[in-house]
Amino acid sequence: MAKKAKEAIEKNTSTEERIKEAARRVFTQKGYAATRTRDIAEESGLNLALINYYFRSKEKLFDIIMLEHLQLFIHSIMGIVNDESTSLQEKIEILVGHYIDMLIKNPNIPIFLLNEINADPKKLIAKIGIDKIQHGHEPVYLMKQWMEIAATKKMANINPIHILMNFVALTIFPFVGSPLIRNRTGLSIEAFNKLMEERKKLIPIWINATMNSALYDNGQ
Amino acid sequence: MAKKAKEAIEKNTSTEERIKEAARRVFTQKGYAATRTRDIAEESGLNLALINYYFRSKEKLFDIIMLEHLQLFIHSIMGIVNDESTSLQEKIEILVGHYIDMLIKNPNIPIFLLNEINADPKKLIAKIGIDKIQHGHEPVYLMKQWMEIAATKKMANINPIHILMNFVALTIFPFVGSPLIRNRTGLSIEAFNKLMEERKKLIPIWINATMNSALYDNGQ
DNA sequence: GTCTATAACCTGATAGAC
DNA sequence: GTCTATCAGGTTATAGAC
Repeated sequence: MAKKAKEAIEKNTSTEERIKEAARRVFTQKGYAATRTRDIAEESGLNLALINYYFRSKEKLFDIIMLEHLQLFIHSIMGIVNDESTSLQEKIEILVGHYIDMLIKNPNIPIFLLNEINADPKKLIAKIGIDKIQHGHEPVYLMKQWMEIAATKKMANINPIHILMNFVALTIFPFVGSPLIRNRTGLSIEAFNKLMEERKKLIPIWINATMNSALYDNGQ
Repeated sequence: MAKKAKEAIEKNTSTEERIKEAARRVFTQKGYAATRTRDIAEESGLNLALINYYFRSKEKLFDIIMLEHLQLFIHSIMGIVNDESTSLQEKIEILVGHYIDMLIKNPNIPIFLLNEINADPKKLIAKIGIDKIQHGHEPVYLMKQWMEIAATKKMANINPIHILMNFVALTIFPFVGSPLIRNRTGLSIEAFNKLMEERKKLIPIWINATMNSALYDNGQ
């Protein structure tokens, strides 16, 4: 026990953590159904039985990974969207930067999450419980700012959900489609990531452009 | 044999076709790994053994469905993108309309395709062969028009791949994220589809706005 | 062509030695 | 805590009756 704890501190990789890291990689890459507990054992360099020893079942281990990923998406931005000292435009810039940095590090989390949610939407809500990925129900300051801007720009004729969809689509979709994009264009990972870095500046400009364009173009 | 053929013509559903239809539904919804041949048999109302009788294996049946879906995405637009009588702006409008109509009918094809491609990118290219989803290598007329526009608008400072990504992202992403979006917003399927119908008009406007915005905003 | 029964294999989980 | 061996249940695919 003492030896184990020491090793864990030194290498920062207890057996439990090594399994979780392996599970993160394999689940995220192949999805729940296509992942065998044997794959995780192999990836971790440990034994099959240890997975059940530490996590009781494949499903319980999966739930832990899933929750982590959801929190990575939600929790990490709470400080940003509730910051009363930044403007809406600044928030958009910061959020795009934050997400693109995270996605360059973890490019296949979005497709993993979207696919698992799609496979069984109810399951996640029932099992994980929305309360675990949400900081209570305090109103988000970003929303307040958004509504103000929308009112002054007379964007009432366009559903704000469109702008939110566009923000998420422009930021996340390239990563979701990355294998296809890279295959069709012949882009290396480095070249692809360079494009994503460019988008940190471009997306806020585009979001702004779409918000303004709706002002006059949509009244035809 | 004669009876079977007659029935197939009358009801347009031979046993083989009934299996394919069931497989389309189940594979598209749950993905390859999570689908059991029993699910397909059940969904088709037929016997388990018939799947292997007609298609030899689960994998071969899957490949057929997969190829169909890929072709649905690629083949169906060849007439549009190579039409020399329409402008680039018109093509964008037609393409957005075409895809949104198709996606309202088949909302979970994109997440299915993207997930399977992500699970094993090499497999698809090796197995399906890119030649089967591409009409040879004739240059696409849309590309020619695009390059002309890009040159006149002096968009040389922005990689055209961004605009292509934006087009695909704005059109397809809402469907990929639909379960999550609908869960968070409480939108019914009908309300969601109504939003998508709105996007048929909005996306071409937005694409135009982003192309123009890059002209002056990106030079800072 | 279609069905039932079953073979052959795979996967998650556990028992028990160390 | 960690490993090997194995069980129990489920899955694909096929054999053989009709």
